[in-house]
Amino acid sequence: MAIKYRLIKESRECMARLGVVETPHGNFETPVFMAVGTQATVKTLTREELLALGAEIILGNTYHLWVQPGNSVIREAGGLHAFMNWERPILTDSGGFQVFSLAKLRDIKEEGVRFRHHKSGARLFLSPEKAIEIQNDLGSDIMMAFDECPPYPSSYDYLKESADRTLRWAERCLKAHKNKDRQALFGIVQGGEFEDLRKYSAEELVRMDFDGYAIGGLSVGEPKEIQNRVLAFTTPLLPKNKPRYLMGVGSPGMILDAVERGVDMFDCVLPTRIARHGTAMTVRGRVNIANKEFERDFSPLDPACDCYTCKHYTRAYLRHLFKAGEILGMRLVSIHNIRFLVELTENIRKAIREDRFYEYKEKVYRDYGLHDSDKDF
RNA sequence: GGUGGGGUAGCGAAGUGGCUAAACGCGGUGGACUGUAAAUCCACUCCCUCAGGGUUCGGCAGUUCGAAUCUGUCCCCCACCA
Repeated sequence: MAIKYRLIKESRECMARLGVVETPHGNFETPVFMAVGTQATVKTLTREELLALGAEIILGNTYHLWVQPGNSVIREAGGLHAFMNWERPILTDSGGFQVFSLAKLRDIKEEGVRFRHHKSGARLFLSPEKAIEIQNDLGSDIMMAFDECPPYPSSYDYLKESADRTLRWAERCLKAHKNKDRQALFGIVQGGEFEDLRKYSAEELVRMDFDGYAIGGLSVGEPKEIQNRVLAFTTPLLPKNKPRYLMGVGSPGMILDAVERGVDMFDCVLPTRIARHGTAMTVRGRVNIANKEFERDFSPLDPACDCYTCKHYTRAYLRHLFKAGEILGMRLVSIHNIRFLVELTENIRKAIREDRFYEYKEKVYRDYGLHDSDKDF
């Protein structure tokens, strides 16, 4: 087995749990937030900056790296770790999300998915076997099964058909996987908002015995209550001795809600994307740092934060960088936002260890001025 | 002093009789972003207010049912020539 999950502690208050995932490139503690580095880079940041802010595991993407520079280039470089100079764990997504996000450019068939390259328009074909082959070349510590991420809302019939196909694809992924001692493979539970479909999907995947299980098809525009409801009835279907990964979630409120319901791993482009667009996550909620109110605000972005940006620069300076279109602004806020979520998970782990998860969750909600009904955070 | 070109919203720049409160770009002000087609996208940006109304296209005076657009005159800017 390429990875091993050690359950350290289960919360006495809820389904939250503390664990360690051991991988060929080192261990990481869970719950964990993983920064997204789609194209073999967490956009704008260097390895040193990621290490300094406490990133333990990052993502790469099968579709993007296949298309550019090509998986053979990365294989020749010695794998993705060597290619991008990141010696810690890497998880690669399978291209399943592109089945969703490139909806206008693709066609789903049983055999696989036809894409038009989002830049060149070239015809491409991605299948479970191909996605595994590419990920084998990338050499990630954790590979994801090739799935379909259906949009919200979708009909019951379509979700059933899609979840069924994703199960057949999961089986094919397992069969195609040739590097089982070096790379783990996670299955992805689908089924939309429907309990019977999620149950069916989860049970079939568990029967196939993956190294870990992801919950997919969430955070695609559904109300927060649906997401929480799906998590509440899905995580109990997953084995306790394997990690559980909620794909695509990265707002503080949603992470807390999901940890409470037994999720261990998260990834999201949110912190880095909104950073490049001038929005910072702070203890008091989101801050659009380019706003005029910060023109002469010479205090740190987030006084409570220990990141490089908050220790060295002011809000007025960050606003100036964004107004002037300077790249450094995007970098500094990206550092802060990732650090913010990494620190959140550090605090969550501490809270679980001390059996005061709810106390911590309520504090975060209160400081943000959030309520359970809020769509965001 | 002469000849030619020109003065349109914060800036640049279209528009040369009614469809024009006036394209478009920049700038400005907000907002969005959740397994990255994203240093992107959306909204507003003459004034007052929700629908509606009120003032505009260097100034003034005209022509016309109607003028940013035509005429006269004045002011200013640019280029070249003396």
